[in-house]
Amino acid sequence: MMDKATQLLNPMKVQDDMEVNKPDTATRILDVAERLFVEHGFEATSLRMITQQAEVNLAAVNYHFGSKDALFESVFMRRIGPFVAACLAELDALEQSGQALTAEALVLTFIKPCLMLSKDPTKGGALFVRLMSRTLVENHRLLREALNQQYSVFVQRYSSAFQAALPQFETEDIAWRMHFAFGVMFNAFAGNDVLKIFVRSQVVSARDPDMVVKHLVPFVVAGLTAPV
Amino acid sequence: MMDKATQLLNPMKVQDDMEVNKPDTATRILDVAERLFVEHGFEATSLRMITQQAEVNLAAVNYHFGSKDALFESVFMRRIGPFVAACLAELDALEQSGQALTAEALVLTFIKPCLMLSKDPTKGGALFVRLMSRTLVENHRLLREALNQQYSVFVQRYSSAFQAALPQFETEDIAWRMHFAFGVMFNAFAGNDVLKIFVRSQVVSARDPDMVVKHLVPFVVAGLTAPV
DNA sequence: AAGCGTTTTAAACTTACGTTTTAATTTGAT
DNA sequence: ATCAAATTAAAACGTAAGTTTAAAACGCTT
Repeated sequence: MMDKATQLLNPMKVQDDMEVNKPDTATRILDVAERLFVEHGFEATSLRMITQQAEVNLAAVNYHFGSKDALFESVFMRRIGPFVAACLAELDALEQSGQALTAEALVLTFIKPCLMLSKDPTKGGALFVRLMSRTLVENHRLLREALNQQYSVFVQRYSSAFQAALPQFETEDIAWRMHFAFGVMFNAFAGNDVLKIFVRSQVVSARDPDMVVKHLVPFVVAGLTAPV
Repeated sequence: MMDKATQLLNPMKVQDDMEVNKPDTATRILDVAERLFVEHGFEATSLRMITQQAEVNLAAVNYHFGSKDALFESVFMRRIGPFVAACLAELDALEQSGQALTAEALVLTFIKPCLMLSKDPTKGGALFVRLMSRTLVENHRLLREALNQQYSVFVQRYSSAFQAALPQFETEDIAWRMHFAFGVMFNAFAGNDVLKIFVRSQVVSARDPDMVVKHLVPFVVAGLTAPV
């Protein structure tokens, strides 16, 4: 038995799908698990639910990924790397373009990758944003440590960029505003709406990513650049 | 056997605590369950964890509340009513004070009750804000329906108030801004920080409610009043 | 002190979970 | 075509979950 998880992190179709257009076992598991983890959460999603919907044997999860915990990690890691890379690429492009480093431009370097995820035709990307918001509150210890080591550069880069874009503010103020700004952006793309706790579907078009962006950008930019 | 859950929704100490300062069985269960549901989530919290820490018999949960689901509902309902009432009271006071109906004043009618919860010496209130943010993503169907019926007035009142305070914006714009504003406020008080997925404790003092408010209000007000 | 509804207790029950095992099957290189 | 490796499959394992039961203990009224 070999651990196929790492191999899957670099998604490449080595061989074409045999009969129908069915991805291989591990990919089917990842796709179904991603959706179910988002819908029901980690604990409430059983391996039997996953394997039944993925039309694979129950033991396939433990064979390909080792454990349910490791499966979750694989589900998450499959998306987080490309997403962070996309944000950093946007940051690089902005910094080297010679454009003015405004708060709005910085916000867009984050929003554009979010928008791409939200428009993922396979819907996997759209689920990932919601998965992140669930992961945030579910607080997986193992995952936290792995992400801290690999992707702390994400925060570092954005911190530096925002300090350059907003030189009139102190470091601590910028940290707070980034905290709020990324929070509201993530929640917006995840479709989280506190008000829908109290009343059904207040913002009906909140699932249209373009509408989200249209209203989100002015809100976040205003918050980021507000006078202290 | 009688269902004591409804009785507990109106918290009143019928008899004083007998020997030490120990609340009765149902209250001890509610307190412990509240904390564990926040820490680990609904599914990952077992009745045995709850009853052991509450120092009550395992069967006490089903006796007093009927089921684990009903216990969660009781945990939530114990706090949501007083919280909504506090917000509406602040709204009433503002509208009858003759002060100008500004976005900032409206934001404060929501923040002041949040602040009171966050400073609850028993810590139960602080937990409740986090419980709401978990509930938001965990999406309990039964709870959703119950809240929709009882507390839709919450959104209605704030919608009217914000439309009065921001007459220059269309109804849909205001809905979007409220969506973002309440989202960032809830997350702020719940201590949710997306950036801490990537790096440890970016905003270290994010757990001091006064500091949260200090930075949160300018951010939210700016977002709410930003030009379209 | 007796009686009675309420509460607590200990134990068992059923079910579902993640995981493991073992064998069968498929795959790919020689 | 063969054989070793990789994968799939079926079944069982041990555990822990929510719930139920029935008896014991308690608290209050009479």
